[in-house]
Amino acid sequence: MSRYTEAVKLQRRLAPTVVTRDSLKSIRTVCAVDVSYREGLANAAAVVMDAATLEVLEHVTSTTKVKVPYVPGLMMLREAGPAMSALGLLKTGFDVLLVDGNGQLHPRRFGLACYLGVMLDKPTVGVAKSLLCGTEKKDSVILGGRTVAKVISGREGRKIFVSIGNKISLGTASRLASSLIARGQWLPEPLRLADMYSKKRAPKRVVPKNL
DNA sequence: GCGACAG
DNA sequence: ATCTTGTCGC
Repeated sequence: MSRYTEAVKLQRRLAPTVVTRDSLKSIRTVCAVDVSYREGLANAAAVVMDAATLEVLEHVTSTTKVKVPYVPGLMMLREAGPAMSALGLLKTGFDVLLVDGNGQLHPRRFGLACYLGVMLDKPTVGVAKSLLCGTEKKDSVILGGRTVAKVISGREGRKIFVSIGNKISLGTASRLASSLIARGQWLPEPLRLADMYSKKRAPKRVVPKNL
């Protein structure tokens, strides 16, 4: 049995274990992870920020060898390892994790954000920059007759698709993602910074939304 | 069978 | 995701 078939079975088995209710008392700190690739290496970055002030509390990076090719629907196989190794380097705790990829907005309702959320047993939110599957209806994405994601539109037709990863409701996830988008930005600040750090770029300061 | 397909 | 400089435009 191929590694892919096993992964699909794992997704089908774990999908029903995702908690879609809010199970957090307050959201003070938010973490984000992203992985970029170069020369056969996976560079992962994790950033922890204060959800209210967008102050960076800690950021780390880790480099590992790429072990699996990218296959739509099975991105977890390629990115979970690198992401976990970066998260393991953090000394600072966090209330919610934002993931660059989908949660329940997935063919089997179990994307990378769900996988990380179930493994860590923590609240996670999936944020994708393009639509993997499903149909857009107003500001929602319908899949199998269910609303699995919220669409947040920015300037120039740019959109992000927010879905549940684990231990959070879609409404809370969507509102959180919105509140973390700084003025003039497309992505929630934690993810924007994680993306830059993973590419070893120097992130420039930005103007918080409430100013 | 054909096309679509997170990063 | 990555390969890649300058360039058009708000």
